[in-house]
Amino acid sequence: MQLKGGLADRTRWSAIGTCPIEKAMHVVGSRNAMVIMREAMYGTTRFDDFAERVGMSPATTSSNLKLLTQSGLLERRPYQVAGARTRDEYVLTEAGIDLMPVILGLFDWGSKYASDAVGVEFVHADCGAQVDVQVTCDAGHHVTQDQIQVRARRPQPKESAR
Amino acid sequence: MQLKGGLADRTRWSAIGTCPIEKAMHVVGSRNAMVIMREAMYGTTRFDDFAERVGMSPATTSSNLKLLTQSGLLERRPYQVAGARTRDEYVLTEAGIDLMPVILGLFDWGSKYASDAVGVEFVHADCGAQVDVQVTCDAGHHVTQDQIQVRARRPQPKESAR
DNA sequence: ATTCTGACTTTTGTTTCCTGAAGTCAGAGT
DNA sequence: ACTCTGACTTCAGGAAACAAAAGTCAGAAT
Repeated sequence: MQLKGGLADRTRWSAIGTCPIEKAMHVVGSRNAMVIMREAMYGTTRFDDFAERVGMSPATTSSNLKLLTQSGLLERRPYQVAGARTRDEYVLTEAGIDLMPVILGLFDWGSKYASDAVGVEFVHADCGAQVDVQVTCDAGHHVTQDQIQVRARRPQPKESAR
Repeated sequence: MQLKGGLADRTRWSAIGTCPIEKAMHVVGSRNAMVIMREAMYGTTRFDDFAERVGMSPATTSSNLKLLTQSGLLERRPYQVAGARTRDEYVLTEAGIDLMPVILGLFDWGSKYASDAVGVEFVHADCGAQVDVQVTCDAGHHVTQDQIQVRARRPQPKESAR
């Protein structure tokens, strides 16, 4: 990464408390929260299924689901199976689905550097090719770490066309 | 995501202890570790700079840097400034650089959902276009969350051509 | 040889996160 | 009305992560 313009001198600006990475990690930064999100991506929606499939105690499952719900990544939705009372299930919201690149990124990194013989793979339903995350620019180029410029962003107009 | 083949019935397989996401989160899953990695991406290499720029105590900085070094994301390298003793600085390894998609993914997500008025942006040095992470398949298609198939991977040949 | 400094490390105490076990509770079934 | 069950919640205790402050220590400077 290359720091540009007013940001070039790293001693003259701080990201503490404003960095979106910090904010994001505050929400999904516990080791278990991310695993619960993985499980939600796999399609799990019910409390006991979460607890069993991620291997956590009900207490931890409960508090993590609550935090993720409050943070808007999951949403409670009532359901009912025949002969049982109505319950809530936890389904991904748009914000939750938008965490996909992070989940996949962690999967890719973990497969490469922290795991042996991973048993699952992700492929594109349409074409069958392997799926992974890439850093690209809006012009479509593949971007490497050293090709990224960090710049000050000029304040966007409030709520108008973007 | 769609679970396919032998994985279709989620009650019949477990990812506990083998999931690369778990493994990855074990390493970079503390809230501060990821922030330190961000700082390393910005080009910070020295202990005190890390501590100051991420806003953590020396103790936490030390233990996180140690963990990240042991895990292979950072590497100690001796340096010397005029009139001072030799020191080690912490530089990104390939494994560290490969965490880029995760960092950027968290940045994108945090900017969209957990932050107001982010002050920095990332652009491609070559063309100036905005940089972000995308989920794509090897055939180049953009892949959405519901287009991903999860399949059992047949064991790869050990160390031969891949 | 001694001092001094900057780069860590250790210590101490607090907060956060976790587990296992026990408790609660809405409402379907009888 | 009463019981029963599955889905959580609460409680008690322990481990990990954190901050603040004090301590260590290699080697340049004198």
